[in-house]
Amino acid sequence: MKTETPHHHPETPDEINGLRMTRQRQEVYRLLMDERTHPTANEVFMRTKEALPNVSLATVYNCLEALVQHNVIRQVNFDREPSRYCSNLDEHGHFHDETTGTIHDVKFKPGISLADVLDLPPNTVIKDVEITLRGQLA
Amino acid sequence: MKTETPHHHPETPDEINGLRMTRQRQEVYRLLMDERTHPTANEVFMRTKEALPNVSLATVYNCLEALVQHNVIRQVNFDREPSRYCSNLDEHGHFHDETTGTIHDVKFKPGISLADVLDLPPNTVIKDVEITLRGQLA
DNA sequence: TAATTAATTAGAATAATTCTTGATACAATC
DNA sequence: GATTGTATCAAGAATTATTCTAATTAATTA
Repeated sequence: MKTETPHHHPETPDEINGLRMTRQRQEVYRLLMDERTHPTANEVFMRTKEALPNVSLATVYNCLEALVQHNVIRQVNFDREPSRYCSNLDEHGHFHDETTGTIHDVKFKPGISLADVLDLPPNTVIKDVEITLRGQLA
Repeated sequence: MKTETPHHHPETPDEINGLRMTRQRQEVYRLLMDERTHPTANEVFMRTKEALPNVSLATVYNCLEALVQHNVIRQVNFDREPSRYCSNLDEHGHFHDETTGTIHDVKFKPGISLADVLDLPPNTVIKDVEITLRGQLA
C-alpha cells in the first residue's frame, strides 16, 4: 500500500538515476514527459510557472542541466537556435519541419547501426550521436 | 588566353555561385580551403588579419554568412559551442574528438542514403542533414 | 534542534552573434 | 572621367541564450 513514510530506505524514494527529484525537477520532468513538443528552456519556464509560480528561469536551467547530466532527458540543438529538451531517451534523430516550425522524432530503421553507415576511423569510441534534419512535409 | 578585361560580359568574373568575391570574402574562403581544421569565426578573423590587417570581426561574420548562404562553405554547430566553418561541401558528418578537441570529417559509406537508414515520415523533403558524433579515438 | 549540505532565487555578467549607421568601394551609365 | 546607384565594409552598440554570483531557503544529517 506504501502509505508509510519511506525514509528508512537507504535511497530516497524520489530520485531518478541518482538525481534527487525536487519539486521543481519533478515539475520540469513531468512537463517534458507530457508535452513531447521539444520546448525551449524558456517555454519550460513559462509552463512550470503554472504549477510553481515562484520558480525562476535560472532554476529551470539548473533543473534541465541536472536532468540532462543524469540522462533523464536529452538536450537537442538546432543550428544556433535555443536548445530544446526532450524526454525521449531512445536513440533517435530530429526532423525540423520548416513550414510549421515543429520538431519530430525520427527513429532509425530496425537493425541499423551507425557503424554500418558511416566511415569511421578505426578505434573510435562514440559517446554521443546527434542527427538533425531540416526540411518540409510536402 | 583571357588577358582582355572581362567587363563586357554581363556577370562579373570573380564570383562563386552568384556571390561577388570581394577581397575579404576571397581571403576568408582561401583560408578555409587551406586549413581544413573547422575554425570558429573568431579564429578565421585572427587569421584573416594577417592578410588584411584592417578587417573587422563583423566583416568576417558577414563574409562567412554570405559564403554559407551561397553554398560555398558550410556552417557546423556542436551543441552550444561557437559555430565552425568548413569548405568541404561533400555530404559528410563531423566527429568531435574529446581528447584533442579536434574535429574530423566523417564520410558516409558508399551507396548509403539517409532514407535507407531513417524511418522518415512519408512525403518528407529533406533540405539539410547534420550528423555530429562526440567521443574519442582510443 | 543544531549543523551541514544542496537547491533555489534574483539579478548581474558573459559571450557569440546580429544589428545599425555611416563610410567606402565598386559598377553602370552619362 | 564624372556621376549615380548599389553592394560591401567597419566600428561599435544591441541582442539573446545562457551562466555565474551571492544570498536565501529547503532538506538531510548529527
